[in-house]
Amino acid sequence: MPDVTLKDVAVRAGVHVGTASRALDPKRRHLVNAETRQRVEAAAGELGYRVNVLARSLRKGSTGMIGAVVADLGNPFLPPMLRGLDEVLGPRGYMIAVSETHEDPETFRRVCEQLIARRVDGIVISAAHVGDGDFISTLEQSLPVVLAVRRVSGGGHHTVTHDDILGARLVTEYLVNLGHQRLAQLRGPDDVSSFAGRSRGFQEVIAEHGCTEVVTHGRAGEPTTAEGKRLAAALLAADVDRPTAIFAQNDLMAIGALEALGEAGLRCPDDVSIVGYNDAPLTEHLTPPLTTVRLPSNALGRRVAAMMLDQLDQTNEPPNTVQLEPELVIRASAAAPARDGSRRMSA
Amino acid sequence: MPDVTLKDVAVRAGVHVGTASRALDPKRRHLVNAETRQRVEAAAGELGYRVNVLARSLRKGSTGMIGAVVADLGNPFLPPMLRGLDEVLGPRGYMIAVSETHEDPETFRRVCEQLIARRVDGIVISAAHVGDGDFISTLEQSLPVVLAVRRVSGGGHHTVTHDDILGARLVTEYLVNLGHQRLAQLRGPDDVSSFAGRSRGFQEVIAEHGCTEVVTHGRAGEPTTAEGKRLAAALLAADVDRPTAIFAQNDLMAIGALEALGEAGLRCPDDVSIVGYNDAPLTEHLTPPLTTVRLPSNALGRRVAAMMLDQLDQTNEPPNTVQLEPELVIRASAAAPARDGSRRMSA
DNA sequence: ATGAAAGCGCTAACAA
DNA sequence: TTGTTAGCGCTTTCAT
Repeated sequence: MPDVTLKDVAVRAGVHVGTASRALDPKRRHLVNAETRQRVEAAAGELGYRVNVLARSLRKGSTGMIGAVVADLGNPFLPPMLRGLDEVLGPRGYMIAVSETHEDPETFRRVCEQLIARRVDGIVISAAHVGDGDFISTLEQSLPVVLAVRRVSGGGHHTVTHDDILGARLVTEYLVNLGHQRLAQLRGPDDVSSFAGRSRGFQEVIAEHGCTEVVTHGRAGEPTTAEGKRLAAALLAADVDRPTAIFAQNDLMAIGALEALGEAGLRCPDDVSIVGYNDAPLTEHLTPPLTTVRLPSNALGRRVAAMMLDQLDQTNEPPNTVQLEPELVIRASAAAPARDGSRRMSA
Repeated sequence: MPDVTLKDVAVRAGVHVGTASRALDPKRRHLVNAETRQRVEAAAGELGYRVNVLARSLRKGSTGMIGAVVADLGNPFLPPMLRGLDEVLGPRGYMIAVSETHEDPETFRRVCEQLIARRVDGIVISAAHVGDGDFISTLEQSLPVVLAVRRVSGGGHHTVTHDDILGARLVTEYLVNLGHQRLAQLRGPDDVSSFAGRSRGFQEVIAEHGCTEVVTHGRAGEPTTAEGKRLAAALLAADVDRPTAIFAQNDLMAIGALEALGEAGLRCPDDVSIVGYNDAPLTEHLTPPLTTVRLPSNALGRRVAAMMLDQLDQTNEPPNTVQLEPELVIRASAAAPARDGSRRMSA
């Protein structure tokens, strides 16, 4: 209970704290007599000494902690990303502190302030909304910041994202090549760059091929199963103009669409093709197995970490953004449209 | 970049740091002249002052951080639990620091030591293996510890778990009442109390009803889909003794079993019933929707937090363990066994 | 109501 | 090679 301090160790080893400090520091133990060092190590061991990182950090001016601000830990692409961070930052002596924002702007700011107050050496942000650029610039005055997954408008930040435009293009081109002419998308919140990018990629391809985007009013407030279902139901209700393929901007919404389809007495992919995004766990076990887009999240985490290290090491790299390529995973939820056009009824 | 300190604020406000400190502390600002206080607050605002929590913690002897040691963030019951922690600890001024062990004993110890070196005020451990009791007792000499989800052998620790025996009993009784006589389980690693408890609950019910447990050699090294599939395949290969129902100790293994069934040309639940555990996301969208057990993870997190608070507040509660009741979620992967006994062949 | 000063535990520059 | 000393930025007695 009573914390044992370096002084206690020093006393027991019969040396002064300075010497004890040196003896215990891997980088400077060579400056101390081998025999003394062993005495110190022994004393430390017997006393169960554990360095007080607080005191050390205060003195050294750095804590060896990197904050990671994420929107929601339940998001399945986050654990691999965080692991990636840890894999490269860990061996360099850094520890990752994860905080959630639940997409709440106020929580976002509070959490960042909190992290700074605790003097983390850097912050990784994957919870940004597009309008957060100014706030983030503020943070950058205090410490290194790297944006992960989500970018903000304006640029000028160190950022690593998935190439969402490409991902959406992959999906849409695949669908168009299958023969679809009337497509729709289930959109996530537009103030998150990932969804905005997917919208854009989709629309680019639609335009390039002269296809039709079937639109309904509104996008998902939260990109959940329930919202996906609601949005998809709206799309399927207008029987005449029904799309033959739906691109859901994430897997949850795709599943909602699958449900809506079922309730409308339609089949996937026979009547309507559906493609998701993220390749969440278990999507391969759905019926039908979901065609979706796989993100290199672990690689992204490692890349983010490397970029953070650049800044921590003062390599004055100018802010830039790297985009990692996602991959289309073809399973069974998308197929060529039925030959008899859009008026096909349920079986 | 140049951190602004309390002294800077004091100078700008024309007061001494002691006064500035008081003025900024909600608990003691009443000790300072209203007008002075406003000057200090103004100065702090203009300078962008952010308290150095390191220095404060060093002085106060507590950091306001609680470490949470988990095995794997990818485990879907963790986010709700962590949120539960945050919901009750956050308002009390604590911040949660999450670390992963990946089930590696060495990492587990290293992470705990690390947390102590950083002088967290308490540790929540949900990554324990049954044999970790002694090590944990060691930790308890330094700070408050609460065990979450997983218990260790020996007792004597503050712990909150799901009632795994009950959960398994619920499953097994349901299966037996459906008419099953020959059942099997897909076991997870026995050095994790959760799985050990499920094994026990299953076997209790089997014994009480005079049913037969169909066993194969071995249990899952890691309770994954692949392992579940391998184990289930072994069970189904022995055609004569095939069980009519399989209890998978988690949903991933249940999905593996579903696959094995498919490859063996068998149907679920017609030929073999399968029940999972955890109610992971998307299990309700499988074919068939998975009957499983739902865990009150958020409530567990809150309970753990409350127990931690007890210790932090020196309410000398003796160590005890509370068990939260899980709930059987009946969907479609389990049904009454076929009338024609165990020799039924695939369609 | 405010100032002065000690000290939390550690590291690093300087002496010896 | 080791001892000495000065802080890192803050809170908190104790004076005033």
